[in-house]
Amino acid sequence: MSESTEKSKMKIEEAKDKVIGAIAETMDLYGVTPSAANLYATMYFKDQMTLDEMRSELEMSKPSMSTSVRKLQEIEMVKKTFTRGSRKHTYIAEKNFFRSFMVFYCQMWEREVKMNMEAIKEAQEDLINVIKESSEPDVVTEAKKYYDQLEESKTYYNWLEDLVASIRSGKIFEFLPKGDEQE
Amino acid sequence: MSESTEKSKMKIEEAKDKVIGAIAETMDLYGVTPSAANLYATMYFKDQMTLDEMRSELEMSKPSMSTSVRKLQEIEMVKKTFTRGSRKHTYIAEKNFFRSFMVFYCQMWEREVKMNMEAIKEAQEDLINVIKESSEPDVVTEAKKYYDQLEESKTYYNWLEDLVASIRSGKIFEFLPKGDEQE
DNA sequence: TAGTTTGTTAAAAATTTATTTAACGTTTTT
DNA sequence: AAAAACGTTAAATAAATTTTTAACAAACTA
Repeated sequence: MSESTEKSKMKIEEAKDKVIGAIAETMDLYGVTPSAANLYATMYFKDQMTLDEMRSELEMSKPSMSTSVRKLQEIEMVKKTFTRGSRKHTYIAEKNFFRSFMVFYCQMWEREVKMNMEAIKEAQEDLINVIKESSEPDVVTEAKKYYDQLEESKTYYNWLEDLVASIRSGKIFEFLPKGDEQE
Repeated sequence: MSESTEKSKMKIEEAKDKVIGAIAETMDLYGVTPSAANLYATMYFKDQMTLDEMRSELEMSKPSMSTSVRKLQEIEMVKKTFTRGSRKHTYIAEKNFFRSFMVFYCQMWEREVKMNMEAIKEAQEDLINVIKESSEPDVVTEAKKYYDQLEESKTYYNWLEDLVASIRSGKIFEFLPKGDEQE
């Protein structure tokens, strides 16, 4: 191989590494460990990878790669693929950032809505009982205050649910188009 | 104080605690520590708090409260207020979840866009140089492939920036109204 | 000016999280 | 059927984060 070809290859690697670094660094937002972030970013430039390839590429242990890959599968940033002829499992990175965005945030926001709405519901029931049962005006006033505060907050959770729905259905892209061309 | 009033007060605390627990638990999404999450959730039901009140309420050290409060101020979930007559700093929690949502996600997404767009720009420059300089067809093809992949990904980052803009401007609420009544 | 009060910074301790090594179970190959 | 390959689980280690204690600096009080 010629000297300049060697150099070009290195430049390509350098270019990729810049992007890999940036992706990995911003992936803390997705709640993954630095190694899972590095793994995803690395896979972003690969067609597919096996656990052993990941291990040698990132110079980490196999269980570590196994854990990272599972976490990435959970948020659907990595999928298992069938490769005929190979006993090794092969994985591919989701390269469409729109899909990653949708899956991740919808998952998280839904969890937030579910968890908080349930708590609010229970709390409001308790507060209503206090309002009904108590004869002490100050206590009733306080219970009402909190009840109203919780009622008010439901507006937000309902909105968040609507947001999730509009992302899932793709309706949001009618409001905010993806760009010059279609998907 | 009567026995039943005592009981009612406990019920109110119980109701609040349910919501406090739920809010705190889902706040990992906002990248804060569990104590900062607990602190915010506690403050959500308070008018205002001083560091000493936080310390006694959460039974934690003052520096810990100081750190948590600073973190919460960073993402604008807590603001400092002026209380005349008191030397102690007083803080209030942002109780409008819409505002918290806007500030937090816009901040995060903008960081993501900025960081990745910069890396992409640099990487694409490198790749163009390879394409121009290299005489090895395979290398050129590879460089082109990555260049196109990066170009494609810009669509997403542009969209994310549009999303941020529509949240900041409030335009998103034309598409997804906040609920029955106005803000 | 000396003594408090208040909040922060710095160093140390404690806790949690991430990673590795070792062991295991399953499947495949010979 | 024995050996090898592959992936996961479990226990141990390492690393990072969080929290505390202690020391400090600034602002106020007497």
